[in-house]
Amino acid sequence: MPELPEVETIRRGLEKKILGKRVNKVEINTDRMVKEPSPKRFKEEVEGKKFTQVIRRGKYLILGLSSGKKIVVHLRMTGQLIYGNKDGKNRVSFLLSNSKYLNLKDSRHLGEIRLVKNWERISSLAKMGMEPLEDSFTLKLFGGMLNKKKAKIKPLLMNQEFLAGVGNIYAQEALFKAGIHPEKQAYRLKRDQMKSLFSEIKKVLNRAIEYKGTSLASYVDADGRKGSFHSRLRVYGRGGEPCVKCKTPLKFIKIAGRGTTFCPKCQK
DNA sequence: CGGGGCTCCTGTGCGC
DNA sequence: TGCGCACAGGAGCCCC
Repeated sequence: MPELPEVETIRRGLEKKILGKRVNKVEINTDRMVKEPSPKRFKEEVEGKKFTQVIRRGKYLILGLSSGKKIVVHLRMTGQLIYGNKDGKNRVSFLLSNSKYLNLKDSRHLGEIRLVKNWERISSLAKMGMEPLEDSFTLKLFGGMLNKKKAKIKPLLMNQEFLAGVGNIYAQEALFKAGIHPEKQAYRLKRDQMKSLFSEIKKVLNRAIEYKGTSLASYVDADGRKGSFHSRLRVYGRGGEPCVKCKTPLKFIKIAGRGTTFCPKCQK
């Protein structure tokens, strides 16, 4: 479900709502989503602590607690983290000191939640690539990264060890904007294509954050509201429709098992 | 190293 | 209308 812009939108919402609030009670209804420690210890160690920070790294949310430990959440495909009232379908819910709830929902329960001392040591986070919206992510670095890779550009962009937070929607959108074929091998990109892709990645992610994310099926922000970037999508979910630039029907193919839509004329 | 296939799950939408 | 199948925004694993 959520990629960087959706997770960032949730982060911003949560920061306003839960910072400084204490967790009075934790209720765990789906044990398997709590990866560490045991559900029992998770509950014991979180109850009574205050939320002190809300960080995003890639598609992960990291909720700092007054004990120094962090709750680390990955929403995967259908996870939602919503601040509000109690309702029946929560995998995990936190009753806060103001009598509101922070509810983790997830119809497919592929999501993960854990309590750790050092989030940087979780292996997927330890290996995670650069944050595309940070100033430290430069064209020079990006070019160097691309030149080392023979992989197809689209799955490469989605590889979290290569770049943090880009998923199936925004990889396709950025490649369309940059006019690059999703199966092009990374090291074969021309200098100007690298430059264009670099700026389109930043642009599409920033724009999607402005629109509070893309809501296709289940994504909602921390207040349970849908994002509106859906209307701005140019290729994702538009297979067969005319390209907005040249009217050629958009093509839908599978690359590394993931659905991919692109314009066969505009993207080379 | 790259990539294909499978897995974890449930919900939805499509074609017959 | 009903049924079965393909597919879904993610990502780890095994295998070649």
